[in-house]
Amino acid sequence: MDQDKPTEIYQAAARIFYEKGYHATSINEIAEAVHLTKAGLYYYIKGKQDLLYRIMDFAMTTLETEVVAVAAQESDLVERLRLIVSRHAYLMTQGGSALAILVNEIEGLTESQKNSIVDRQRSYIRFLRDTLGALGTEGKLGRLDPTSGAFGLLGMILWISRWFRADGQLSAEEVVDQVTEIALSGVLAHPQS
Amino acid sequence: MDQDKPTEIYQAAARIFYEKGYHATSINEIAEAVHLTKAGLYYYIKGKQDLLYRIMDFAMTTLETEVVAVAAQESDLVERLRLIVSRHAYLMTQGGSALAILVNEIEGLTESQKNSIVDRQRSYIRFLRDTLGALGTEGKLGRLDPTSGAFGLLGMILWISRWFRADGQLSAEEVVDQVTEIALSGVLAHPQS
DNA sequence: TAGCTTCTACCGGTCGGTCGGTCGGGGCCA
DNA sequence: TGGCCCCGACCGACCGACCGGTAGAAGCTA
Repeated sequence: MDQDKPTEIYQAAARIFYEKGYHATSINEIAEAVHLTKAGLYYYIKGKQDLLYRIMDFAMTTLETEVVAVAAQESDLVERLRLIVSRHAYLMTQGGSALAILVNEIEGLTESQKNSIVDRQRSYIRFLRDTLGALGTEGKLGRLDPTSGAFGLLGMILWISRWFRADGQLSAEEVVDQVTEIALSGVLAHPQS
Repeated sequence: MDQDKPTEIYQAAARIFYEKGYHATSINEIAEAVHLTKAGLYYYIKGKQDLLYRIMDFAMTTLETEVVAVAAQESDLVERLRLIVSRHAYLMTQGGSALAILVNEIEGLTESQKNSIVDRQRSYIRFLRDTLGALGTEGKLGRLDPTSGAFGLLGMILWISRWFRADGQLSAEEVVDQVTEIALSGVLAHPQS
């Protein structure tokens, strides 16, 4: 019934880090959330910073396996782009606090942890930009610069976790569809223009 | 030559808050940045939280006067939307740390300060959504929900300050133009679809 | 001298993290 | 079966460092 304690700790920490921010969250709060004292919590974790890194590592792995690995198998470039946007957007609607933390708390890491995460983020962004670049050489991009396009789409996607509420008027599927449509018709060349 | 000390303090604080985050920034760091000791700094400011609030207040005022007030005078809705996106995007490229802080450090405020800022943010986003809504009744929006559209565009715009570098390959004008184009063709109905 | 500006020194409080120790259940042996 | 002990899981108490903020006096300028 219960999951194991480490998993419970990581999920609770991710949620609280997301709600209050990494620096504004004390180790004590995390301990209380998992019904431990601070010292008890330290039986499981190595430190606050390590906790943050593990959460970000998990989030990047999720992105790499759930978005990149899947989209890379699609050879049609338009469909590949649609997969990237819709799958990443879907993850953002599913309360993945870890994914949201990726964006805001990078500075909380040590230099080497930061380098490791940033490298993987750059690789992700490169995948997106290359997909747009390849679409460009197929003439399907209009007068669009792949870099601006990639960051533009990424901004739309990442922002979802800030405004989407599961109990709101729009369902997760609706939001994902809407964002995907804006993204695709935003960057793809139009039949006549 | 120098501006007055309070202005220097606000600008330095905004820059450091943006770079390191509000909670990770100590009063001492801000003091050193303006060549004062901590106590010397307190001659000018009321406290760390008040400093944050004044920065956010300034940022919201900038948004209201430089974006909303200008765009509201344009009666053509497509042009109005173009003005909102391009003017807001332009502000994001101009190193306005204050604008960027608006997004991430809301939780650092007291409850009443937070309410004040959030109300104005809601008003801004309502302006954007209403513009999209009016475009919708003119049949120029395709099958797009104004709320998703507004947040989608906002995400693209706010994200700019995270990736745009003034010394990079793309100029501020190019980025603004690109983002504006993606935004407009993303939400407006296409000639044939 | 008057008063604006800035300093040194210090406060109470909270932080991340550590240390020695406790407790209960499962394995082991007679 | 009964008694023993070991060890994983957890805790109370504490540490040094640093935080935001303050008091009061010194320096500078007019």
